[in-house]
Amino acid sequence: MNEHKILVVDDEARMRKLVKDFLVRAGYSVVEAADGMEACDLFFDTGGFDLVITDVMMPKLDGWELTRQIREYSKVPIIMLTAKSEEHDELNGFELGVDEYIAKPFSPKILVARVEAILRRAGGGEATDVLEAGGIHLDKGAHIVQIDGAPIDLSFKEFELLAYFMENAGLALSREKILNGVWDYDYFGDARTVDTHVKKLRAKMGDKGDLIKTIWGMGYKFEP
Amino acid sequence: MNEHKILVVDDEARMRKLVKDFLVRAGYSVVEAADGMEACDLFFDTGGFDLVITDVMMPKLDGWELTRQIREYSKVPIIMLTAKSEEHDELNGFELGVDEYIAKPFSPKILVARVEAILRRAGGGEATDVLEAGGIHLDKGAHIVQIDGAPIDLSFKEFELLAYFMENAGLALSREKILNGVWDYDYFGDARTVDTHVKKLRAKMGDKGDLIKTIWGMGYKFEP
DNA sequence: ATCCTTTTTCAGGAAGGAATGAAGAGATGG
DNA sequence: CCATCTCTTCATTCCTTCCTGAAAAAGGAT
Repeated sequence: MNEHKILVVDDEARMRKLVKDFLVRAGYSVVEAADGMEACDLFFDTGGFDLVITDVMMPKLDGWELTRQIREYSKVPIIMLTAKSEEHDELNGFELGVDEYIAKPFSPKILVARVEAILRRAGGGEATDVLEAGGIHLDKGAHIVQIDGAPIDLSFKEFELLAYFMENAGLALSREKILNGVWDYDYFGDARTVDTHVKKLRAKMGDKGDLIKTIWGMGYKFEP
Repeated sequence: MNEHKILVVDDEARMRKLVKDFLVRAGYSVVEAADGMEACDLFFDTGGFDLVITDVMMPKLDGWELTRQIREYSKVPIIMLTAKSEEHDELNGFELGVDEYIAKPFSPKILVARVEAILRRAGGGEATDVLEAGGIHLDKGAHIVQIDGAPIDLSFKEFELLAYFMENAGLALSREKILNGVWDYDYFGDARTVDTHVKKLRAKMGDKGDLIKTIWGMGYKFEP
């Protein structure tokens, strides 16, 4: 069974504890955040969350805004907790990309059932979009990369390229293969473009750049 | 190369062609069906499909119903293509046994990636090009050579040459044959070039260099 | 068997070329 | 406008190839 990691966001400590208790009891790993700002930081710095459960009303950054921020980069499922009076905002939320609503007060059974349904749907049981190798942590869902815990900024192509390398760790990849794997199917440009991106990627990876090996006369290989 | 057979079901010919093109380009064998009924017939009469990709909205028999029919008898992976507006039906589909969703419009990259992921998951092992003989371990995929567990660095040609030797272990190989097997077909240089590479290869192989025997007046032979 | 000649292979090195890395200028798209 | 992507150019590194001379193997003659 996958130990799914869930981020619970609420300004009321009592409510957080309640939700956390239910989820932990159901076998999930839970991290708490007291407001949207903290949640945002945790989400993008720590990464690896399979689900976010957030309250609507919060200081600093409310649930809507948090959803918006997360959706900029990630497709992680989001469950929103609403008080009865806020129900009419649901439509608003679905447009923003909220996956599910749970009205307060809720029963623990409902909460866990919804969480399980969503995780089953999203993950299909496995294939958590998190790749981990050689001290590099790549979260495809959240679109973040960490090296030894420190997040690094990658451009879109760089991210895709690194993901491709990590998915094919240990395999020798020709430039053609890489082009087919990372670039659009109708790209018929210069294979040397791969070189450029590898160079930039290596630079941003610091020491770990050495993990991308050059295979002379052949291509590249990621070797953790 | 695994020639997986995929059934693509969609009522729009344009979409079918698009999907087919991507998959064929990725090395798959594709059969098309214009609606659920036709797909059903093909699936159960022809058989042998490794994966089904189907649209949701179709005349006669839609994607859900097709899934239900197939699931009566088969566990073949099913990928469903959905328009944005149908997204909320996903839960429904997972219960029916759909393995994956891809929202239209999608990028070919996504499509092929999902297909590969699913086939990898389902089919399990693929043929790894690993040669093993006389304490020498040669992995064509990873482009790695190990002698008694210790990795050694070979240049491109050296690697190809050793692979050729190992694939033809025990056979006497003339220089001509080796040139044809390892060098480009349009190479018309000196056959003595083989000697040089054998020399370097032997040097890098240490003791094991003796496994490449000289056949005087004829050529070489790899004898583990 | 030993020696010599011829032929073939081996060893080292030099020349040339090909592949890669670095840096930067257009192009492109949000 | 800025970040990103792509392509070009130049410099560098590394590999391939070929050349020379030496060593080894085969065969014949003494």
